[in-house]
Amino acid sequence: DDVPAGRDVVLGWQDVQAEALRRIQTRAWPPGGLIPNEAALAEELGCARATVNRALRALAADGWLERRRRAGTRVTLSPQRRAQMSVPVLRQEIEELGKSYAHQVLSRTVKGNNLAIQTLHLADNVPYAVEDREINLTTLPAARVAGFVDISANEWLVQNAPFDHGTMDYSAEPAGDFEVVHLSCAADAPLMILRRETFSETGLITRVRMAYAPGRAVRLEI
Amino acid sequence: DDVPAGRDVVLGWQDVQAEALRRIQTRAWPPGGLIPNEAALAEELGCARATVNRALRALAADGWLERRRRAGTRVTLSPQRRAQMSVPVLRQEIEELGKSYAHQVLSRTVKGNNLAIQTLHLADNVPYAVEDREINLTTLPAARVAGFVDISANEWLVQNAPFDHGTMDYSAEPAGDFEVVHLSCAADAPLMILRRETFSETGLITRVRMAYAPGRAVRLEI
DNA sequence: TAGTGGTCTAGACCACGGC
DNA sequence: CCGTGGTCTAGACCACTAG
Repeated sequence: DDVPAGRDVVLGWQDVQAEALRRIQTRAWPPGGLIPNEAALAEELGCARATVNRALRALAADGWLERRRRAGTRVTLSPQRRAQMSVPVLRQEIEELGKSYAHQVLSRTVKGNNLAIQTLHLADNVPYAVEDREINLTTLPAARVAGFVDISANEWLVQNAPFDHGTMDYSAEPAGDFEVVHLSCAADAPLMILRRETFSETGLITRVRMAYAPGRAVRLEI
Repeated sequence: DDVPAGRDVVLGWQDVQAEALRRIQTRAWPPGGLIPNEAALAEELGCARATVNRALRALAADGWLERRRRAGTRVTLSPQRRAQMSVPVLRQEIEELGKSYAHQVLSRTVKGNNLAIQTLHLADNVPYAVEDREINLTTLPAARVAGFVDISANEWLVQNAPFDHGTMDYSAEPAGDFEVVHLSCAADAPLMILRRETFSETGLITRVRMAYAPGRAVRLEI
C-alpha cells in the first residue's frame, strides 16, 4: 500500500512480455525480423537475462516468436495461434449442465487381447452420446476384469489409464442405424463424431468413437 | 562424448518433471493428496528450488497438479487434460495438403460500422469452405478500404488484426441453400461448421461462420 | 569456432491466503 | 501470523548450430 515514491520498480517477466508483444504488434519488430538478443534486451530494460528469457520463452510458446540457438530469435511470419479445449469426461460435462448423469453398457465382448464395449450415456435420462470403444488388454490388463457398470469405461480409463499422448478427430457424419436407435434421432441427421486414440509409453491403450446427439458443439478457447 | 565416470550428473528440470509425473501416475502421490513443498523436494533430489519450481509449474500447466500459495501443491483429482490445435489459416491448410489455393469474394457490404464479406475458398479449384464474416470497423478501421481480393479476409486479418482472445465453436449442421450452391454438396449433407469470434482489448474484431466441404475433420493433439 | 539460447544455482524478497 | 509458491538476480556452464 505505502510504496515509497522513489522505490525502484522491478520489471517482472510479464512486463517484459507485454513490452515485447507491443513491439511485435506495432511492428517495431517486423514479422520475420531478428530481435535483439537476450543480453541486449536485459540491459536495455534493466533486468536480468533470466527475466528476459522467461518472457521470450512464453511468447515463443504462444507462437509469436521462433527461437533457435545461435540463430537468435525472430518474429513469427504468420503467428499460428493455438486453441485449447479441456478433454471431455462425459459425466462431468453433463453434470456441469445441471443434468443427472447415467450410463448403460450396451455390449461387452472380449476377443483375444481386445475388449470391445459399447456404452450409452444419458443426461436426465435422455440419450446424450453413444460410445463404441476398444481397449487394448495387452497394455491395460486390469480392464479385463472391469465390468464398467458402476463406473463407465470413459471414466474408469481417466482414473486408471494415464496416457502420454493421443489424438482427437472431430467430424460431421450422418447418423447411421446404430445412432438412430440409441440416440433416437432421424436417419442421416448430422452428428458430431469424435474419434480418439490414446497411447502410453508402451503402445495403444484405447480407441473410441463417440457419437453425440444433435446440438452438441465443441468449444475451444484461443 | 567423453563424460568422466565420476562426473556429477546435474538434475535438469525435465528430469524432475519426469520423476514427479512417475510418482503421480504410480500413485506414490495419490490423487487429491498434498505433495512435499519445493524446498523439501529440492533437497531430496539434490537440485535448486528453482529447478523444482520450473518442473512443477510445467506439470501444473499440463493439468497434473494444482498449486496455491500457502496451501501447497496437490495432485489434481481427475486430471483434465487439455487438447490443442493450431488455429487454421485456410491458405496454409490447403497448401499443406499439396493443393493450390484460391479464393473468390462472393459479396462485400458496408453497413454503418459493420463490414460483411462472403468468401469462397478453393483447393485445386474445388470448393473447400465458404466463409460468412462480419468485421467491426470501429475496432478495425483499416478494413474499410481493403478489398480482400489479392489476400483473403481470413489471411488479411491474421496479419493485420492481432487479437487477445477468442472462441471457436464447431458443430455439425445440415447443408443449407447457401452451402449447397457454393460447396456443391447435397442438400442436408452433414457439414462441419466453425463459428469464431475474436476480440482485441477494445472489443470485438470479427465474427465468422465457416462451412467446410464434407469430409474435413478437426484434429487435436493431446 | 564463436555467438546464441537453455539451463542450473544460491540467495533473496515478496504476495497471497490458510490458519 | 507465517509457510508456501512466485519471482528476480548475478553468475556460470553448456548445447547447439550458423557461418
